Amino acid sequence: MPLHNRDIAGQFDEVADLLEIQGANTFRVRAYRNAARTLRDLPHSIIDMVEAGEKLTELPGIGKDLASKIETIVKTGKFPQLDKLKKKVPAGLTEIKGIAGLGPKRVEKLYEALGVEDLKGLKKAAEDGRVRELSGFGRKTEENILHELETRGSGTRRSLLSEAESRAEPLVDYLDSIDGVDKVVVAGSYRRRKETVGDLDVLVSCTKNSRVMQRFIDYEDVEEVVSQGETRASVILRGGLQVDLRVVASSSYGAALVYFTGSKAHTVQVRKMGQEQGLKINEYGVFEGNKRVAGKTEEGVYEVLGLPYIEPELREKRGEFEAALDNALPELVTLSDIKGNLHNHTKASDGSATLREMAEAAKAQGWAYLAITDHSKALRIANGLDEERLAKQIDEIDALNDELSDITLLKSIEVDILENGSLDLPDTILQRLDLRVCSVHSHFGLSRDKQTRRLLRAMDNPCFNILGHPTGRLIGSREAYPVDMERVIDHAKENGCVLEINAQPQRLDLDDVYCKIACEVGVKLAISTDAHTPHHFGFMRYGIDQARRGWATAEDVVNTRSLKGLRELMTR
DNA sequence: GCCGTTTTCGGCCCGACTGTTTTCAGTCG
Repeated sequence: MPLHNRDIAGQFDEVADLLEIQGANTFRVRAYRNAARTLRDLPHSIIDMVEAGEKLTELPGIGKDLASKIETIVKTGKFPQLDKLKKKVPAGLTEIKGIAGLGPKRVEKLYEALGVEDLKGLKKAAEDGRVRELSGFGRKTEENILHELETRGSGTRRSLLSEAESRAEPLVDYLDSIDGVDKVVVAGSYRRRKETVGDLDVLVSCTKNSRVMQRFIDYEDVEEVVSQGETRASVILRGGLQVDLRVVASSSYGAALVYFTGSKAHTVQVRKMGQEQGLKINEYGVFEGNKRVAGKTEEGVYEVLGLPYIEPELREKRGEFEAALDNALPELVTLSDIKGNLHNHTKASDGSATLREMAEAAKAQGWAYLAITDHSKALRIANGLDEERLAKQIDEIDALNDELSDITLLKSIEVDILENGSLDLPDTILQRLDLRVCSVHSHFGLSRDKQTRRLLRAMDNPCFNILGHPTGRLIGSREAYPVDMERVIDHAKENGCVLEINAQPQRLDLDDVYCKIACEVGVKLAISTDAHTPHHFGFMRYGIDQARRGWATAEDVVNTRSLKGLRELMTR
């Protein structure tokens, strides 16, 4: 029985693939994919909705038919339609469809003509030279299939945004230096600041047809050229990251930027709105008949649609059009709004710098305050502080603050939330601190109900200020622990607690979706670097990115406040 | 299969590149 929205979404995607291979109506196929996306984006459990008897048809892309299918899946754990489809065609065909260059038509042909049912069969057929005999296929296609089968797995992983940045920045500098190049920007999910990036979509505008395409192919990190044309090319960089380059004239720059920034769902909506007004929108501009009415700037494209500029981080079709039409888009928080950092470690636990080094580095960032939040004693592996050591650190910070100018160290702790929801240190010492970050570092495997009650109980303690890395996830390596985050958010609201956006690139926890809910409910956020060395202060901008994707304004974030304002928010 | 200031039918985003063709289908983003 599926437990998560994404399980049901996965089944819908599978139905879409199988229908497509059978040559079903493409719009019907799209309907399943749209519904799958809706389910993945949904911040709460679809199962809860079904059990509460809520109307699923109010969700975008879910009509009467799909609503009843979801109900069947939730109530019986079975999806008869999918089972039926699998009887008609082998389920292994969906993995063949995952091979680059093989879409529904070719997969169907491979199956019908050669009896290829899975990757193994495909490999055999290609090695035997039977693929090239099929009409519509050829020697080259067969070679590509074999190449794909061999190199699979290496380049399919999504990269952390921070990793992608380290590849993108030198490439942008390189392209920027080419004669005739006007602007270079990395669009796609990178520009939307998504936490992971599948590939890099680089957009270049140039005045005249420069030699940018050839120079791109010549870039020293290019390992393989996948495709190359006049205005588009795809390459694989060493390490496996794919880069797609698109070259447009400066007059089309804005339209191309909207188009290549995406998300796909966002740009589809942009074009739809254009169509409703009798306009054709593509990457070259906005056209009324043959006349270009916009396209040089992004602002211009949105303007002809009667919309204000929409920030890239909001372009996920998660309500940005409705908000834009209402003139209710949020004024997103920026890095320069940040006045301090509320989660940081020193040598006292598992950090590598002293109090003074951390303070000086924070001052250099232009921050007014820095909370020192070493671990508490339960986290023995990190040399967590007991009552006595914390008392000593309190005295050290008091002494240091007397010496320091333009920066204030805040006495704090990252105190463990124990299995039963109590905090790892007695209230008597916690009360002597300026604020407390409370985190889960153990017992990730509790049931959803127990985990939720653990967090709620912790928040009942008046010493509780900030919930550190609220779901415990590590992107790509550890799932969030099961917890009813909506209840946690509501409880935080009732108790004046703050939720952290942990800015470590592999955490970014809260994620964008919960961040948006927190802001809607009126729960405040703390964007913190969880620094273990001063070098980690640079992570702040990733936290900002995530907050912006979650529609957060400066008002929503506690560490945009002055020290005085912050202290007020940390008093319950 | 969804959706509706042109509502219960008839629409549903749009263009580039490749490999196969000999004018284009298939795939991709």
